[in-house]
Amino acid sequence: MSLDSRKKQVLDAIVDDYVSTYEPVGSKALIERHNFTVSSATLRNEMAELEKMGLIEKPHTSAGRIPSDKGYREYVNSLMSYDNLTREERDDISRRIDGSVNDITDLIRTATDTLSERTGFVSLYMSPRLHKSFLKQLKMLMIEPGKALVVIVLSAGVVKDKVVRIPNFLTGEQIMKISDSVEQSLTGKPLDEITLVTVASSMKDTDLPDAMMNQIIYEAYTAIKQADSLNIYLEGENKMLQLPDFGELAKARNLLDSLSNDGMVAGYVNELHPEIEKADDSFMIRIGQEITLDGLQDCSFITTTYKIGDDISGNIGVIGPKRMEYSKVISQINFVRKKLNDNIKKLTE
Amino acid sequence: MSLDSRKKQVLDAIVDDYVSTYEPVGSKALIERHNFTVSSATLRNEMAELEKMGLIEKPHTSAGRIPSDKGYREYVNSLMSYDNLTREERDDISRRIDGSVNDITDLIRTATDTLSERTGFVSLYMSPRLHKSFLKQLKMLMIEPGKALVVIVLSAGVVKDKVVRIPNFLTGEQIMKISDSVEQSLTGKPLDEITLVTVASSMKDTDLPDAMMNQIIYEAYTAIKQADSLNIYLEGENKMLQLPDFGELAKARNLLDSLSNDGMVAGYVNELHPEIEKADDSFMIRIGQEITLDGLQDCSFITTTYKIGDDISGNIGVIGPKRMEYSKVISQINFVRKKLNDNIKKLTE
DNA sequence: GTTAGCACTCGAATACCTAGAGTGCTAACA
DNA sequence: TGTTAGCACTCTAGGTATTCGAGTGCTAAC
Repeated sequence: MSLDSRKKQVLDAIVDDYVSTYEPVGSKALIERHNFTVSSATLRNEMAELEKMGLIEKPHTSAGRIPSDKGYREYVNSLMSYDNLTREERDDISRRIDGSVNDITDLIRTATDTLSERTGFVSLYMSPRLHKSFLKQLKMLMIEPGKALVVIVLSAGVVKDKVVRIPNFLTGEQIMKISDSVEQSLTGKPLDEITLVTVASSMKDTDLPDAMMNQIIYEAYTAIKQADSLNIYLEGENKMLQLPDFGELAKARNLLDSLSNDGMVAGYVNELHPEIEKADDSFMIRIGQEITLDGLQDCSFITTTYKIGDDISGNIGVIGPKRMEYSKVISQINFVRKKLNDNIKKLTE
Repeated sequence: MSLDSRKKQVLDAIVDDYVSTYEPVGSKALIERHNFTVSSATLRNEMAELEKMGLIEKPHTSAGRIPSDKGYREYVNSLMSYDNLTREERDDISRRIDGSVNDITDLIRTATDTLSERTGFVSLYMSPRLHKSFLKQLKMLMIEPGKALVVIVLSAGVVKDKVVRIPNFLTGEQIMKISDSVEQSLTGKPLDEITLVTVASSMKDTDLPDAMMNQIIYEAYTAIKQADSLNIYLEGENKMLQLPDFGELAKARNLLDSLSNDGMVAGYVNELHPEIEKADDSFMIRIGQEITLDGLQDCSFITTTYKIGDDISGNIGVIGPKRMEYSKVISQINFVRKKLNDNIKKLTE
């Protein structure tokens, strides 16, 4: 499918108009708002052909046209021109993100919140995939008989902890000994090379009975593995209710229901970025029916990756109505990502 | 205001009918569904008087009556009979809550989720007020130059941690020394007796320059104080969209907007339980206009307290439409609270 | 104090109409 | 061959009129 230059212009104009007005675009309105040198009748002919190609469609016989999913796709792929952010936009984003200086999770969350605020849509981040990060520290602290806290520090600067159950009569000293021994032999190992076996062998010097060791090994192992669990964070769901696109209660319900299933959304975003280890700066864009996640067919997903060092990355992006200003949203995500990466670098080196 | 027995019956019947049908209740419908021994004309007279008293009202001239906020209040205060939960309900709640055995926060969250699932409304918990709990352990772990992790274990079995900044050239050994010294002198102190001064004096034996100490003191102090911060958790906002009460988009928006302001809701719930330290098992109920929190005047708040030991407690409850089955909801909260308290006891002793 | 009867009210539902925006098609034109 | 003016046609949104029925308050009789 290749469009001649005038068809491109027409499609471009229809998308622009429809995005800004949420009204089906007619041939007359098109003439008025854009400086076409042809008559409305000619445009009608062009529009009829664009419709035949499946790029635009009519809500009903005597209405103007709206872009189809395929139309948006064409627009995004080859028509859209990239916005440069204004000075103010850049400053605002910088101010927000640079102001978040605590830890890396805070930073990523702030970046995500910023995205939602600035776009008015839902924003999301996926926690960094940590299986390539390596263990920097592991401490077990006795909390009370039968309970210990495992604290794990990863190379990415991420700190995780988990309360685990331990045999009741273990003393604080014994725990410390085990802790030291595990730490010593696992430090420097990437998470994905840590298995039940490596954990077990890290404890082989301790002089405790096997049954007891098994419990500790298992708990330590799950504490470590949990550090690599995939989390998603969504922000700004309610903002979507302000959009006319979700002005019918049924649609609004549907949207919120779908978004409330964090796990499903996380799984989908994960699928979109299959080789996230080798992530470059590209964007994944999914529009309307392209989204294989029930109930979000009025939306578009735009996601990309942020990086912690060379091996570790996670995703950040926006879920908005498919009727959105793609170039603007993409530019904003892009700049937010840049600021995020910069700040992560500052924080971890 | 005291109602004669028949007026009570009528009000009771109106509330019951309206709650179950969401239709204004007319005199005829009342006769049909309840076995009154008088005619509809008599009921009309009674209803006119109830209206004069402000207990019921008409949406418009020729409609049936619906309870006013004052009517619900009267109903809750003196008419309502308490439901006993069915065997199944009790079993379901027990199963869910007993199944959550990890840590105390998990447990409280599970209880809250259960409430939302079972009522179909929004449920909430407020984190336990910890200022009466005392410090059991405090450890500072060096993560990397300039950064340490402060881990705090409280008497309530709560573990908190925070990454803090420390002077760059402090060694792990120095940190451990400071940590030991702080722990030794603060252990056993209730949180609300720990101040900048007590923290500072706990470190007086260390031989570091003052400027450096100030930073550590401050960081340690904020880490400790942060353990006592008031958090709220809300669950099930979307479920409210299923209710006819919020069937208009404007109302739905309004509701979700109001609920999304966690801080405001937390502040309000906190106000409702002013002397939470001396909490008994009573319920706080706020209906419609009684709620001094913008945008939630179509709702009712029902909250109560859970306990961790004798001195520490938090809140748990439900936000639903004011048109709800109060007795059922209260019974459920009550049973959930009981199970929650039981499990907390098991977990902390 | 209770009740039957009745005129009255008002919202919800339905049908009907109109205005207007937009279309596709045809025939003329460059 | 591509472009355009003209026109009949379509369909929605919005407004008006009408009807239906549930419910009310009031009166007068029991």
